[in-house]
Amino acid sequence: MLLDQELVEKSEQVRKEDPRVIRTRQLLQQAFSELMMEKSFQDITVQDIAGRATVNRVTFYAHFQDKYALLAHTVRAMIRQRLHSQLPEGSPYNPENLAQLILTVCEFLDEIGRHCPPPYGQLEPLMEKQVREALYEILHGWLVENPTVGAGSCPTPEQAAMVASWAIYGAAVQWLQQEQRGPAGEYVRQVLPLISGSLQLVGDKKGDPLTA
Amino acid sequence: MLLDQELVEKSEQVRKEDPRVIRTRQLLQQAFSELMMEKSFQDITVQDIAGRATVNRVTFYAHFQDKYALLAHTVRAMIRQRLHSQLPEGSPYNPENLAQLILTVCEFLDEIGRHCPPPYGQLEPLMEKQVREALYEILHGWLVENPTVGAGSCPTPEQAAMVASWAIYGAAVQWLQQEQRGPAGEYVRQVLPLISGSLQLVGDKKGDPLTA
DNA sequence: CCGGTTTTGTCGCCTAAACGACGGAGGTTT
DNA sequence: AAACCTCCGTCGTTTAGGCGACAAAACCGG
Repeated sequence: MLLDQELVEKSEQVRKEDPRVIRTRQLLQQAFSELMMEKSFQDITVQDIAGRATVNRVTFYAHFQDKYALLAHTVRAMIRQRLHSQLPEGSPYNPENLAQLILTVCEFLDEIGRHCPPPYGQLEPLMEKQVREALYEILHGWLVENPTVGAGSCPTPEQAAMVASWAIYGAAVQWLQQEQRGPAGEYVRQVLPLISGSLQLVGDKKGDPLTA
Repeated sequence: MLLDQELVEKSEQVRKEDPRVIRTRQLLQQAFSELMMEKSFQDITVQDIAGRATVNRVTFYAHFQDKYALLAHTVRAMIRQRLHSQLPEGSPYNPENLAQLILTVCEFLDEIGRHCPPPYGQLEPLMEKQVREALYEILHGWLVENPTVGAGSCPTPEQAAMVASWAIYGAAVQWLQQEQRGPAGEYVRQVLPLISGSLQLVGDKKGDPLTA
């Protein structure tokens, strides 16, 4: 009822994105991931993507530098969505959640390998970067939440999150490379201590139930 | 190679629809049919539809008079799509295809009844009209294809198609109203002669294998 | 009955997307 | 080589869609 909001904060820097932009990006992303299950990346043209997305080819370039940029964006969105759907909003750091994190990465990479026809060419590094950065976001979130004691020689949350994100990705790659791999869940339990070690050095030295 | 197409027939009356228009209509239609499975028609607001379709409310009015018009358009599109997917492109008139036609209508109406929460209020007449007209299109197509002999007292294809379209819809309603109805396929076989009668009077009096 | 709320249509201004066109960079075929 | 594809990336113009705002209607509880 109070109509006092005449002061429109319209030029608020970010200005709230146009819904068309959001929809278009979503359509491009969706079209691209569909195509990635049908053709190899090199065989996908910008026109293919735009056409499938019911979007003009020029519009594609308004959103992404090229198809590599779209690949990065798509992978990032997918892994982010999976991680956040597995780990309930604002879930804290504990061994189970960490295990779930690793498991999710394993399953994600596995699915990509099973659904997307090779050759991948130079794509792995690109996708890898997205996954690692998404991991870093979550790990870092966990670490700064923790009441850090911050002794002089303690690693910073940034350092720990960085190391752990690489470690987790490495673990997933190792699992994928195994000739005949067992269930991912089992594997995760094996390597979990290797990774949780690099996190527990940060903060919480006393009374942590996890180390007990 | 031949670049002689400098004469752009751009102002060709219809001018080929803008892809945005097609997409927007599709989105609205999709959003609407989703909502129809969740709420009763009266409880659906234009904002609901537009929001679900990721489209502005004003844009809705650029395409449809009101939600009743969208209902009509959606029903029409759905029944058309079903009919054409069941009857392979350009299939001719014969008893089997006619039976398939009736069957499709029965199943379609049945699905609507099972998926869309009542009350329907004044909606049936609206939907009915769309279904009948779609039927008429197909029936009329069949009849004008046939090599018509066209005796003086013979009904015209228009007359026959009109009568048959009403008859088919009536048959479907009758099936739906039955307290405990058997399989639609069986029912269709029972009423088929009632309907095919009104079609065979048009044209093809000699040598028609169907009447033999 | 009457205020308050929600929904409905409609307006004008601005922005994202569609389009045709272009030149240029590979890659085939002849 | 030259002719010919296809795909790329970018330009200027036109158009559909997003948005705030508005009055009129429909709705609703007091």
